[in-house]
Amino acid sequence: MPADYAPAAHTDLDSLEQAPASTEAAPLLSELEVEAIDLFISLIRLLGMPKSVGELYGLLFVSPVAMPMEALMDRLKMSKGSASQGLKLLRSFGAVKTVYVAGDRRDHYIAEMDLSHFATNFIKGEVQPHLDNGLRRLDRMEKLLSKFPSENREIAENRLARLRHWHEKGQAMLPWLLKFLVS
Amino acid sequence: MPADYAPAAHTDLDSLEQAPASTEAAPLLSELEVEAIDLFISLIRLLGMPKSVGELYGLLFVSPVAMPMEALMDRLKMSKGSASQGLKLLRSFGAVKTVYVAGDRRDHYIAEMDLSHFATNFIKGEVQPHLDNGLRRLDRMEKLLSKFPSENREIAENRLARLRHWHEKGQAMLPWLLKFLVS
DNA sequence: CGATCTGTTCATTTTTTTCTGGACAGAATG
DNA sequence: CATTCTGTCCAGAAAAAAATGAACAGATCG
Repeated sequence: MPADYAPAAHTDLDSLEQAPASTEAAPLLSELEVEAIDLFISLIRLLGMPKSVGELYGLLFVSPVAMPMEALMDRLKMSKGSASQGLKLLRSFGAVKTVYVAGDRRDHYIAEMDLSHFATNFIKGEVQPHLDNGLRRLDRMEKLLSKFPSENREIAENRLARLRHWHEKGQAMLPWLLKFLVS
Repeated sequence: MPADYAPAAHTDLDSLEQAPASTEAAPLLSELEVEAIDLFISLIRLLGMPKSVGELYGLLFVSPVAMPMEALMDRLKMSKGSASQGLKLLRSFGAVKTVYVAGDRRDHYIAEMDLSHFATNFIKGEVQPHLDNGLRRLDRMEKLLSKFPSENREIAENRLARLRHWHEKGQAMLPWLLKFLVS
C-alpha cells in the first residue's frame, strides 16, 4: 500500500547524514522524511483524502523550516496543480499555515503541530454533514412508511427505529470524540 | 453523491403500495428501499467500501424476508461477481448472515440488525492494523533520528513525541469507542 | 506601465478502484 | 455417475478518483 519513495539524502533536516555523493541527479528525500510521509499518507487515506495531501503534510511535518510551494513540488516531484490543491485543502482544515519570510514574496508553509484543529474541522466538515443527511433520510423513510398499512409495516418500523438509534449514537459520539481529541 | 435509483414498485415489503401497472418491464425498487440503499451507500462509502456493498446491505436491511443472492442481483441489477464478493465482505464483518430456508439449497441472506458486531470487526480489522503499522513506523523514525546529532535533532524529536502522543490518543480511543458502540 | 513572479483553476491524461461475466469447482439431484 | 444448480474467482472492461500541466489572474517589481 505505501508508495515506496527513493530512500535518499540532502534535506535541511538531515544534511548531516552520510552524503551518498550520487553520480546521478541528487536524490530527494531522507529516510526519515520517507517514513513520515508514508505515515501520513496512510493516515490521510484512512480519512479518504488523496495521497498527495499526505505527502505534503508528511514532509512539512518533519521539516524544521518553512517551505514554499515550489520546494514541496521539487522534493516530492509533484505537479503544481496537486501541490496547490493539496495545500489549499490542508489550509482549509487548519493542518498547515503560512508564515512570513522576509524578502520572499512566496508563501512559506509550516505544518500545524496541534492536530486538534484538523480533527475538529474534519469532523465538522466531513462527518457531521453525513449524519445530518442521514437524519433527513430517516425522516423521509418514516414518512414513506406511514403510507403502507401492511403487516410488514411493523417489521419495517422496528428496523427504522434501530437505525435511528444508531444515528443517535453517532450523533452523541461526536462531541465526546471532539473533547477527547482536543484534550 | 448518492446514486439515484429508479423510484419504483412491487417489493415484498410494499406490495400494498399503489401498483403503477407499468407498461414497461417492471420497475425494481420501492421508494423506501431506495432511501435505505442510499443511506447505506453513504455510510459504507464513509468507511471506504465499494458502493455495491452498501446497496446489498441497504436492501437486506429493509427486506422483511431472507433473500438469496440471485434476488439481490436481480433487484439491484448487479453482477454475480459483485454480489458474491460484496456478500462475502458483509459476512466477514458479521453484517449479514445466512439462514436456512426449507426446500431451497441456495443461501438466503438477512441483514444482521445489531451493527455492533460490524463495528467491532471493522475497528479490529481495518483501524487497529493501521495504528499498529503507525507504531512500527514511529519506532523506526526514532531509530533513524538517533543517528543524526544535528541541532535540528531536538526539533525533530519534539515532533516525533507529539506524533507519538497522537498515536497513543488514537490507541486509547478505540476501546472506548467499542464500548460506546456496543452499549 | 511592461515584465516577471506566484499561485489557482480546470480540461485532459493517468492511475486506481470497482464491476462484469464467464470459466470453474463442489454439492445436490435424479 | 452425469446433470444441474450455486456460488467463487479472476481477467478484462468500465467507472471513478487523482495528478498533470498549461492557461490564466493578480500581485509585485523595476
